[in-house]
Amino acid sequence: MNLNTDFIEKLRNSGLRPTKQRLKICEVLFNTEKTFHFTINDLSKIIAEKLKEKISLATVYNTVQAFKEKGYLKEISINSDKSYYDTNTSIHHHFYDEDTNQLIDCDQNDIGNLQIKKNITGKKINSIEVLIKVANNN
Amino acid sequence: MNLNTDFIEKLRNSGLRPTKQRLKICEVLFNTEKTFHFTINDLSKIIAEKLKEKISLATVYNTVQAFKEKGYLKEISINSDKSYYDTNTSIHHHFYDEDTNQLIDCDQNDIGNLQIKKNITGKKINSIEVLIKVANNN
DNA sequence: GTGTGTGCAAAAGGTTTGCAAGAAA
DNA sequence: TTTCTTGCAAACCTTTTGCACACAC
Repeated sequence: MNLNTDFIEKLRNSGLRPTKQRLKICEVLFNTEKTFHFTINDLSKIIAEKLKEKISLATVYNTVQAFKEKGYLKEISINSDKSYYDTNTSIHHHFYDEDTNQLIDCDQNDIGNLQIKKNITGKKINSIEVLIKVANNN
Repeated sequence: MNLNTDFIEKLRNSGLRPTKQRLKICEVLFNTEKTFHFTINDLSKIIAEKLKEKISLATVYNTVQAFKEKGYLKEISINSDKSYYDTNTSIHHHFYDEDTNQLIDCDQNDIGNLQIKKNITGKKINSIEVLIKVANNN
């Protein structure tokens, strides 16, 4: 299969050396039909289970950080004890289920037109994130 | 002054005993003209400086948590190493300056109509938060 | 060979917890 | 006197760091 070749190229193109660990992480993150959300801990577990191999936590942190900087991952702003990441890097938003701590994608079209009428002098907008917190009807 | 009486009533009404510490924290948080954003660490420092008195960190955490549950404070969703709180509990949004880590309020009117066209079965929307990340024009 | 990446363990930083002493009801 | 609250220190969890070794080029 030429999957690995793709990943090697992808990494090279962004100035990252295609190491064994990075390729494994690519496989877990990007060799899926659907995009998904994860925490570092999740990712670490998936690597251990799926690949039956352990990658050092420090390396996982480093790699996720690097992938985020290169735009292959997005960090999701939630107030929480941990960071959430998204393999879906297109512009979209999130529902956050406060009962289960689960994240659900919310398409841009599912939200009315967002027009920011205020701006901060000397600053440019980097991102606009909408987080809709939901919970049970109790 | 009847300020303290107000706070005592406020606390009693929500089932919280009006202890010395909680009243002090009320004074710092709610006896101001303008609303503001803070971290637990900020709050702890303000208490120490303004009131020349130290309240245990555990108590500050407990109290902020309690005030949040009672709706006197809002937690702001930012991906960051620490939690940010807002004494402005009305519906509004935020700019987050990634260079300085500062938060700036963004009025509801400064954002176009938000209509959530998707909903999660069996769940009700608790809040909608918009976070606009800004940075220097480099 | 040079520079980058990895892995381990230790450290750091924010937050929570257990428990005994203290204050409010 | 019963229940809630406080404060301290220890514990906890996520994330970062320092450094030696290994790997990519």
